[in-house]
Amino acid sequence: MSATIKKAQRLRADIIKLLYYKKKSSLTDLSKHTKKSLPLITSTVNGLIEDGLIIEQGLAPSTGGRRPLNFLLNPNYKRYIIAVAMDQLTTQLTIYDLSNHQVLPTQVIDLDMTEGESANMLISFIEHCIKKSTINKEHLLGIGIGMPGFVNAEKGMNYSFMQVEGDISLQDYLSNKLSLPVYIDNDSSLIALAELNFGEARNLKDVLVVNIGWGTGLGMIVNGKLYRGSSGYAGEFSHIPLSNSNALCSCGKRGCLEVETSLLIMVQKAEAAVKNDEETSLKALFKDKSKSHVDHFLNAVVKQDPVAISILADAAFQIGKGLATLIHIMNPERIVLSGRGAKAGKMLLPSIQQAINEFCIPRIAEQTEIKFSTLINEAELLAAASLMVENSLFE
Amino acid sequence: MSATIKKAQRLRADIIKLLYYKKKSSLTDLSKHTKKSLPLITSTVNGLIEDGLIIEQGLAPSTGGRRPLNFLLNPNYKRYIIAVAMDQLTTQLTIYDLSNHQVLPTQVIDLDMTEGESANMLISFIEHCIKKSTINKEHLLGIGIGMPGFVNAEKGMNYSFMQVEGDISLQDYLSNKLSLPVYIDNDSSLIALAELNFGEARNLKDVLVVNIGWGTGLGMIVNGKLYRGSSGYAGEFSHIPLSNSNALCSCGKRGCLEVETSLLIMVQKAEAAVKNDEETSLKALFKDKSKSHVDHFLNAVVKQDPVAISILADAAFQIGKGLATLIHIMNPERIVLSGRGAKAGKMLLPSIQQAINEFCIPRIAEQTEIKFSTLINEAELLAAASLMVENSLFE
DNA sequence: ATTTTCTTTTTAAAATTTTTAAAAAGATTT
DNA sequence: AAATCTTTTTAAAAATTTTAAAAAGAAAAT
Repeated sequence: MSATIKKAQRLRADIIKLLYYKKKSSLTDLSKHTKKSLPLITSTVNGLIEDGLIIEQGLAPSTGGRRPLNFLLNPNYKRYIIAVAMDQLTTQLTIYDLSNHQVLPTQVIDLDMTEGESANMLISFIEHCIKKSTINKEHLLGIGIGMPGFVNAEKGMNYSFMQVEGDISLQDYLSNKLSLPVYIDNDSSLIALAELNFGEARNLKDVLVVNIGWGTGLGMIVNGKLYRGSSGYAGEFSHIPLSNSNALCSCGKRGCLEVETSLLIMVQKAEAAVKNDEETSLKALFKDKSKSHVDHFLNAVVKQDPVAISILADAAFQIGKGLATLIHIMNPERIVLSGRGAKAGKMLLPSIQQAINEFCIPRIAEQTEIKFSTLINEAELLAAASLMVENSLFE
Repeated sequence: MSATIKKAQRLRADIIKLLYYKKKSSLTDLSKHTKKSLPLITSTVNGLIEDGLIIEQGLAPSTGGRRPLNFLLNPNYKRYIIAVAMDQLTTQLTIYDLSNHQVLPTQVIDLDMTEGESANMLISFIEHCIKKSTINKEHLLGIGIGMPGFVNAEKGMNYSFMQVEGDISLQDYLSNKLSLPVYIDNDSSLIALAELNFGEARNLKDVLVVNIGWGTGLGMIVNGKLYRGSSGYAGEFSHIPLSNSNALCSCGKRGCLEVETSLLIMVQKAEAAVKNDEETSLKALFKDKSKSHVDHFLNAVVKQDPVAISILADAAFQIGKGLATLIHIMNPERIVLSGRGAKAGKMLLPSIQQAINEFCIPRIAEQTEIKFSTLINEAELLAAASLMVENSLFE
């Protein structure tokens, strides 16, 4: 008995998840996406309506025959998800409802992940935000967290940062202390999930999502699902041997893509250019300490500062060379450029395209479309929320 | 009604396929692998026994409880598969029974795939072999063919070789002319399938199979299935930008892996060495025209000829560098070195390993095991047969 | 403008499949 | 040698899918 109850519960959760992603659907839609029969969907949906989780709302526009009824999540069914997006130095947090509306504006703190107490600092930050939101804890489904490093999402471990004492995973540690379900994942994987669920990879099967930021991360959508590799390390794009430059990478090897393309390195190059007294608006911008050098650099790019553009173009070309390799190996239908660095948007494309043209067999390259993310800043937070939703049974 | 009949038929076929791959299985085994319930499997198996397709044979060794009954394909159920493995110049053909025993010894002809009449030449070769085998055509399940080039297995098209006139796929053309089901696939994909079904990738989920031969091909097993990419071109390993050498590749680009690593190039280097009067046993070997230069070269390697070894080591190092990239991207649990060039076996490993150590982050590299294929020569033929079996309904 | 035909969704009944539980068969332990 | 424990096999109950029919619109034809 209990196995079939669980099965029914999973179907209920699947339907809720579909409505979470698609806003509204007909019974036939739900049947197709859950791969369950219509009668079963019908009765399950009726059960969900009785329990007040979803409502029926109006008819969908006709596609030729009888107009289907639309179903959507009941706005009065109030459940919330805490979404956390971390990078080495800064942590963002917001709380979403099931319509992906922020019920708490994004909160930011400086939090050094390499520090020993970082896990506990995160815990008190989260607790502080929960208090601030005044949301009843009963109504919190849980917490989704994106973070850099070697993360094994299944085991809930981060092997690079935020070590916790004892023989317990970071995920379990946080979950125990906060008395809420917690799920963690690698930032690049999450950004790929965001594009898959809400962005430019939606409804596609084989997509590569490049996370341009401190490093150059990669999330791979294979057969419509995030591919993590046999031990969760797939997509280590930034340390493939590629560059002709001999510069030493932080990983200890030479020739890594990261050496040429990380935002950090670009800013360093910009700082060097300023020191070298090159003609650039960055000189003035860097004096304004109200914003970080990164922000100044990105602004300079948008304003077409020649030095900034040239630094960016070099990096973009290297990224393009890396993408040429990926295209040959993976033959994706689309590559989505996402992450903080993708803000520079259209500036990157010519150099990337040039590298792809130079290093790809045309027959293969023409199968792959390159797009920019439209989510950019919110991507990781959205996906952190969907990571939690994905793992919830809505009990 | 017809849909459920088809479903039942597919289950029958799935059971036969499992027995084809695993020789013998218990009902529980079959249930687990088909993901169907035991009662359903039991009744389907009984049906297959009644129809004479499978038999019950003895008890399996105990694992602690009641010993399960074993089922296997009825040796009197005689069905055969024609397996064809092509390369640019040579075509091999054999006929297998459902136990993978050759009922016709491997036949070989020279067949230039680039020639206009190559498809028709293949057809008459196959017809000739069928006649020679004296097998009743009713008992032939069909033909599986592996070939180089850009092959779209789903559409049955080869965009590189063996063009046929008219608006018809190569697969349909062959099938019509031969009045038998025909399935084609890329050689590297097939070799990966062979390793997955019969070789070193068995029961694993994420494996890369490198086909060392005229070029360096790649077949990818992702989530326990062959990954083909969005348009069937995934795994174009040999044209990724990698080499520092500036030599022009046949694809029109520079820096391709192929320029350093194909067997063809290696033999060319060996020929050059002989011309340069270097101290090598190849000089004498190349005079013996009974074998190809490729065979001589491989023999020289096995006999530890220093020039041959050095050529091979250079190539192996480049392959290793390419594998380092793949390991970072795919994080596979195993890499299998297969294909004709893998004959050189243990000779390759040190250079490959050295490159991987040099270019991989240790944490990632240690997740991946490198193995040599044990199938080597028969791999493509076996997989060509299994390609056909995979697509048969055994009606 | 009204009827007919064609689509598509929804409901209901029949057929199939899975679950669950019990029985049977063999191995291991007391 | 009996009792306990595992695992496979069989049988009955529950759940799910298939199939078919009905209902509801939209488009086409008279």
